[in-house]
Amino acid sequence: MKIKATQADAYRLVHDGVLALARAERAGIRLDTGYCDRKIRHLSRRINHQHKQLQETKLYKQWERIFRDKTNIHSNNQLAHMLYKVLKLEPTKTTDTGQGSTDEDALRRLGLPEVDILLAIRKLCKIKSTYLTAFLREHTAGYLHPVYHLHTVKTYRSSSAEPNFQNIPKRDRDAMQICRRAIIPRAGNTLVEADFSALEVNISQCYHHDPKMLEYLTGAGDMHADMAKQIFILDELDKTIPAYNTLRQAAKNGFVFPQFYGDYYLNNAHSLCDWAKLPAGTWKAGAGIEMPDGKHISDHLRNQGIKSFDRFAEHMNTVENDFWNNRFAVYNNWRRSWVEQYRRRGYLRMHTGFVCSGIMRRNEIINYPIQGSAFHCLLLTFIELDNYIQRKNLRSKLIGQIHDSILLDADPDELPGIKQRLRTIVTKTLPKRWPWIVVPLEIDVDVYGVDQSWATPT
DNA sequence: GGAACTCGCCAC
DNA sequence: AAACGTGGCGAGTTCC
Repeated sequence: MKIKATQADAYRLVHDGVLALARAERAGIRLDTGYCDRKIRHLSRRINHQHKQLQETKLYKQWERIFRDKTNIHSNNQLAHMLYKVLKLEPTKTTDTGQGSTDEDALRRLGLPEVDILLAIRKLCKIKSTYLTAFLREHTAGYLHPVYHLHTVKTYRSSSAEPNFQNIPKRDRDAMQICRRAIIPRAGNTLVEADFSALEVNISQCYHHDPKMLEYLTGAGDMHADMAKQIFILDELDKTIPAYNTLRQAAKNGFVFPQFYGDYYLNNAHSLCDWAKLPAGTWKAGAGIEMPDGKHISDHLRNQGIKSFDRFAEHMNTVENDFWNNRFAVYNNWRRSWVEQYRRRGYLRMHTGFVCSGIMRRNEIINYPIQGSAFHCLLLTFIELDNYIQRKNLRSKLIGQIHDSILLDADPDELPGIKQRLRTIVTKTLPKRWPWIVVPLEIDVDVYGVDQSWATPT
């Protein structure tokens, strides 16, 4: 295989990918329809109960006086009218079309007690309509057959539909439990999820070759902990400090990942302050979230000379400059030259041979090759594992794929072989086929247990 | 009565 | 100079 993948190579990957994905679509995902029925009835009762609570509130009674028999608590138009016209509250943010926003964040900022009930209803309705009801509508004889497309996404990732199997709740524990409980393995089998660790960051390395990032990716140092230290101005941050995890997560989700997607320091400063519950103006002593040691976050930052949002934003500006000009200078140079190259040629070519053309913004130019190539690693792994299952005539089935992870409905006896094969694909087959892979890729395998649903913690 | 739009929200 | 990347889908609403 040539070092540089061509568009013909890209075509072959799509061709083989479509065939492997079609087998997964045909196999299908087993659905516990009895559970879905029961849970939908249960959710309806809970929604009803919350609805009655809402009807007792002042806001609702006013709402009903205005909209009469048209009153609909699911109408955000009506809600916006009530909040921003009738009650004359100041919208904390607007939608794309300039209307006052009624999303969760905007509502919470208003601090009305009724809002909690409304948001609880929204959450339950989301679970009921988008997931459980859709599962019952889409299944055939107890099996879901979500469709995977390889031709719809600008970055040459995949998309999924009917139902979309790539956005089932995971982070919210309640929603996750309720929705994933509906997905079960075939009798005597176990669900298995194999996911690449930090795939997109690893693939970014294959483009920019930054030496400092390579250190982090190969186990020397913890990037998120280092950034937490810098953002919160700590001399030390190790696992013995009670706030270690919470500060590290804040740095990861409030700075590092947004920066990789092209965000900038002012947004980071806002989102970190939201997270820390620090106000927009000057910070008093004892403000913001309480840390595990009982101290408030404002006290620590004030001791470091940061006594207001504006000062914090300035600080984040210096953190950002250091991040791109010192820590990841090579990565930054790649971004600059990659954008320059696109602007000269009018297109970009991924390591996997896929070509993107048309008018793109800076952040898109930088993100597309990374997002696309990362998915192509997953797709090639999926194809290779499918070949193995076909060749060995296994009972285990590939049943789904979520950008950087693979879902199987597996015979427990076949698990050791599957795990072994996956390891070989990721450490041998991929780097051999694609010599541009310059970092060791890792795939984690989670086993959910025989006859256990997808909600079972592993 | 359906197509197309807006908004909100779920995933990576 | 610019300022968070990619999707699908439900409910409400508007347009034709």
